[in-house]
Amino acid sequence: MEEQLTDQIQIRMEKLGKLQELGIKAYGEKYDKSHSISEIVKIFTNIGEEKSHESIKLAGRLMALRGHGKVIFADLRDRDGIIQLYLRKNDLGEKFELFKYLDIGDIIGVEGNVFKTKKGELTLYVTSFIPLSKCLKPLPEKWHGLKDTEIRYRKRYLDLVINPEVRHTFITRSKIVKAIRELLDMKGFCEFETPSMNLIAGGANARPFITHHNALDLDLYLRIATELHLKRLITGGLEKVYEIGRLYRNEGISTRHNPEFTTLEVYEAYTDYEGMMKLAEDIVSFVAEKTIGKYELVYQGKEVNLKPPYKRITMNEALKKYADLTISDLRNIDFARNKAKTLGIDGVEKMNVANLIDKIFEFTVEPHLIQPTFILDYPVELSPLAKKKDEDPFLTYRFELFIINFEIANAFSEINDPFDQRERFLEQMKQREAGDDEAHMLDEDFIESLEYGMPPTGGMGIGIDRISMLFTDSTSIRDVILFPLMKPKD
RNA sequence: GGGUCGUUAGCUCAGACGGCAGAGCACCUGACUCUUAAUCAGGGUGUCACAGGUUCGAUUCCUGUACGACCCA
Repeated sequence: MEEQLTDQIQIRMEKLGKLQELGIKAYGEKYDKSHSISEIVKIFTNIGEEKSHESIKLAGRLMALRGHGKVIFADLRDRDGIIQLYLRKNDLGEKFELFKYLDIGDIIGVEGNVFKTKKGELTLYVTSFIPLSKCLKPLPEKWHGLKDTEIRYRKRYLDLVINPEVRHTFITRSKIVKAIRELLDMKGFCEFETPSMNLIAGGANARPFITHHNALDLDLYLRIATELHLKRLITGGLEKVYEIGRLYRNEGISTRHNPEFTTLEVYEAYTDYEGMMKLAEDIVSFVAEKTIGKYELVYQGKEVNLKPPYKRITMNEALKKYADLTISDLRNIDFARNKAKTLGIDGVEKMNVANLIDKIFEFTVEPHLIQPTFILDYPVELSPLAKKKDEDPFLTYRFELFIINFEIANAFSEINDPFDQRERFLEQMKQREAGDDEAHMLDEDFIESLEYGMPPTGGMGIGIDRISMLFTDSTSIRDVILFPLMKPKD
């Protein structure tokens, strides 16, 4: 151990040595538990002060010690439960003395019988115990927990050991992902994996990370979306595909942005954005059932009901309703810039019409979108991969789903016309040349795939981190990412 | 990138006109056979984030740096 030993570590090291002197392995081997603690709690809720006949074997981490001379009470915790241990010198004899070489934080295995104390606390009456792993450093405090955000993120294992709500958050996130897979698999979708390292970073407006392949002496981009590859799978005839995968975007870090994050992207042949709206409702409500077991969700004190169907309103109607503006008004760039300026939006001089509409929408409409709401028909300039509307070629068959101001899903009827797609890419390239380094890159190989014929397709992306924040009442994306990116300390 | 705030014991936090650093938990010693934030009697364990400056003297005041949080872009 390189760092200097504090007195507490020193003492724990000495106890470790003592155990070893006595021929006891401080770092043990496998331990066959008979139950998990939550199972014991369930099985023995109605037990009285009489001990169970059945002998129980549990393993976990010692979280508290209450010594009483010839009796010790302790708390043992495993993944989903905590139980009190009761040890008596009378019953354990010499082994009782061994317990003084254990510390809070040690991992131990215990065997004994279950009973309830006079105060009614479910307790394991320990007949034997064995150290399984030594905790050499003192754990953070039991009562106030670990609050220092920096240590929580850098040493997430400690955060997980100490703060129960953190364990709950990440288990919920795991359940969300599991529920999404379960639903999509039930509906006949297949999950596939597409490349993370590419010659072109396509499918989104974002700056990519660049990496280098040594043997090929080739610079590659880390993916910023899975879209263009998944659509190639649709062309390939796989019809119902999805990927839950990590994306990488080289942008700032904030409470809503981490450089790597996770999305679901799902594509279904022979449907359109209407079909995707139904699928979005199915996914969100199914996730609600599987994680919180109900449709009512509270996020930061705001209540929403996730029971479908969800409200639908076009972007144009929404702008009219909340800002008394129309998209055609805003297509006049001078008008849009002025409007943006009066709203307090910075940097309007550098923005094009698409960015201005996007920003103005964000400022005027988004704050009102509390209950689940589909915003439909985004302007073509904002949606270079979405099919144009037949009745208005300046709009697309695209929607976003908002819940409590969070953009949860983004979906559209996919362009399957290679001529249209090429034009859209060319338009994006113009914006790149005009200095927008987040505009889409032209992907010839993808256009070629469309030239072989992609069926009409509906596609959707859902931010796994965002939806996890919503379901765990988290205000920062770092609270739903186990190991968020941090600057090195030195 | 800009602004505000923070960094003091293992953890959670106080604190000072600029004059030997102070609580709870944790830890150590002792007592204690149904406790549960156990209790009782003792014990303070520290590079006050880092580097400069002002000063007889700086952990405290000033400047800068690092890291973090929040807000803005």
